[in-house]
Amino acid sequence: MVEASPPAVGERPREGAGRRRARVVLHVDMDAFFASVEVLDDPRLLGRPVVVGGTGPRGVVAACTYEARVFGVRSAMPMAEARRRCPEAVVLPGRYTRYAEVSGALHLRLGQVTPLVEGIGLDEAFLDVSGACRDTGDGRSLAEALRARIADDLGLACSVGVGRSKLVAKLASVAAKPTVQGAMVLPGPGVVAVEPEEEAGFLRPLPVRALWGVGPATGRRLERLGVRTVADLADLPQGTLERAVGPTAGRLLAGLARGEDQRPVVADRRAKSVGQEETFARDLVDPTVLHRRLVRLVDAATRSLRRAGYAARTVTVKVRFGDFTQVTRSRTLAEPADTPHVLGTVAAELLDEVATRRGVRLLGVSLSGFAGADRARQLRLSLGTGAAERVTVGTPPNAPEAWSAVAAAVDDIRTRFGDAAVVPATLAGSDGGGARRRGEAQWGPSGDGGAGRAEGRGA
DNA sequence: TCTGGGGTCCTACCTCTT
DNA sequence: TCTGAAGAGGTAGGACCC
Repeated sequence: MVEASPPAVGERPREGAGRRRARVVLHVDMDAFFASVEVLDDPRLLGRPVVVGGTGPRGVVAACTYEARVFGVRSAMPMAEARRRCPEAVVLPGRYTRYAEVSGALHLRLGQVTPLVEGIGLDEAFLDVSGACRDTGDGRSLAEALRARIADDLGLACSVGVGRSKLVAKLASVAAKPTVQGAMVLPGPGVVAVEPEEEAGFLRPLPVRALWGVGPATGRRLERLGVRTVADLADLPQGTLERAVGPTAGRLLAGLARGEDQRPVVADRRAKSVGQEETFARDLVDPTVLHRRLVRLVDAATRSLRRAGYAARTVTVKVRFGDFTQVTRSRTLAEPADTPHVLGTVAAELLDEVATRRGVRLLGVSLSGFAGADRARQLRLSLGTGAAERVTVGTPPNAPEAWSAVAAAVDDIRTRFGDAAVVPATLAGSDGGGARRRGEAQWGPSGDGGAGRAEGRGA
């Protein structure tokens, strides 16, 4: 934490004083990111209510322009509800790869400000600019320059919060955003900087739900204690809070309510799990169909795994039923693996442990317990390089090495000829629909049949 | 007409080992 | 040899985030 009498943000450190400077953290958050990219690529949409998300019966809103928010449309809202509230909205299915491309261009610019950039999803990031401030000025002017550069280079608007912690920077960026009042969209300030001495005055009036870690469930629990604002929370005895939400969350929340947040900006956060899941347009019952879907999910998940250079020990299968209840089944292997053959066999056994007769709404596969990249590399090196040559004479056809070589060869072919060039045999020619790509059906099954088409109930 | 997808973290409970 | 405590690791579920 900053010592008493810290130098003001942007002030040069006192010579020989040996004091630590206040940290300066920026939170950059793109405004209505996916929808703004759509408007950027098709200027005819400018000024119109644009909604991006799943277009099928079970789709949800991923993003919408402020013109759509005037009608009460919000992200995570069922698309059917969004259409009802705003019938004139332009509804678009979303283009994950395009957004990822723009996100890459954004992060390139952020990385030119400081190497300490922690990306959160595609459209926001924390930057620790304590060092940059020392050289180029205070946090606010840095934030304003960055915001102008993003607008000039990418043609997109963002909001930037400045504070001495992630908590304050994040909440400041929210305060910097445009707002909707009645039928009007009011432009936000774009940049909000909260100086350390202003923190209490900034935080205390905010609703407690604004704090990181307070979702609907914790919000309800706090409400029962009469806690509605950050000030209420800060004034609550910590013991009462810990009894209500548990000791870990209680300690964390009590600190956040007082503005205490020492979480560092972590530049290279490594994934701890990768997964794929799919909501079906209609609940599936037929075990054969479910297993075919599982093959497709495992194929995609293991591809992400190999691309990241990992091998996984734990396989988790998630099943959500029509009534939204959900079960998970997981198993940890003695040795890490990265092939659809090994991990898919385990996933299939786990699926068999679940009674699916009442209808499955969503099926998912997650891989975790990663061995370091070294272990994955060992698996690879044991096979040599050059996928096509890896199945060497004398390798038993069912040996893990052989399957690993097959997986690597498939990766090579897909890299050269596209995802559809090779599909698991069980999916070939089926209505399972070939290889699944990351970002496909990202916000629910599409409305055109495709990945989420209803299949063989009780066949 | 309800409620996506890809993640992280925490908690409780269980089993196994020491 | 038996028993209980403690810790580690696995499993399942829930809450939360964007």
